[in-house]
Amino acid sequence: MADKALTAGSTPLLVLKLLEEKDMYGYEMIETLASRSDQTFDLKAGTLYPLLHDLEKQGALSSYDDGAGGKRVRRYYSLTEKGRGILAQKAAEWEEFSRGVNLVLQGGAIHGMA
Amino acid sequence: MADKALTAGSTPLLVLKLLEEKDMYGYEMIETLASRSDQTFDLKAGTLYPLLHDLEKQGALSSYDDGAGGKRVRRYYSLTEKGRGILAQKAAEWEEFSRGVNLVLQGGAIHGMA
DNA sequence: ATAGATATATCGACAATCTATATAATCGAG
DNA sequence: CTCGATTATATAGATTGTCGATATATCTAT
Repeated sequence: MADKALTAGSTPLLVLKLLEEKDMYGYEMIETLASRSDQTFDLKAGTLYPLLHDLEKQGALSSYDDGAGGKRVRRYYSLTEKGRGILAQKAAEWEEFSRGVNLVLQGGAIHGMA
Repeated sequence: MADKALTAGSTPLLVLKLLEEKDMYGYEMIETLASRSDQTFDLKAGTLYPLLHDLEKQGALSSYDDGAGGKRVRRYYSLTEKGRGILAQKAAEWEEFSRGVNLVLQGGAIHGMA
């Protein structure tokens, strides 16, 4: 994507959505977002990790280390009940915003019939 | 809208789109955006005017004062050819971004077949 | 006259992203 | 086995875009 400013604000929504499906670790989220969106998103580590810490501080996520089976330890994040509420709210905001942009892009043709 | 970060980046697209239809002055754009989007957008003057100056500096817009008929002078903006190109590009970026978000929101159900 | 809406403008604060950098474990190639 | 690439997490500093506050001035209605 060319315009990074466009993606601002949608990142928490996308991260919370991924975690609704299953627990994930940071690096996994970056790869999953890229593949799910047909490479539209290329979330940077320097953006994600501070965001995860922030969401955890807010109580939207909890985390645990998992290195079971002698594997490398990775930090998994899990969506909390509070996080589910925040996700629902952010999803609703996205709907509203996206609808608003499309209304403007569709032009003056359909308006005026309030 | 609750989340101002979400709207970041879409503002130039919306402004350029309005000017594609007709010349407008700043205050008029703020009101038109609010009414077209069912009040989803509430663009602030402190955001818009610097943006207009910036777009003009880039060559996307030209401007002229109009106080014809003894009316109050207002500064009208007009989309240039270059501005039309930028608009087309930003509209394409919006499509791509919006599609990407929706792919992620629709969940893992449909992916994996590529 | 005067209050409120219209109209434009700039500045400082704030939020979110990026790049760059650092550290370290794991994996594959040679 | 060793070395480079990838995996994995982390933080600091720079950049960008929005907002709130503030300033100025005009126009309208009372």
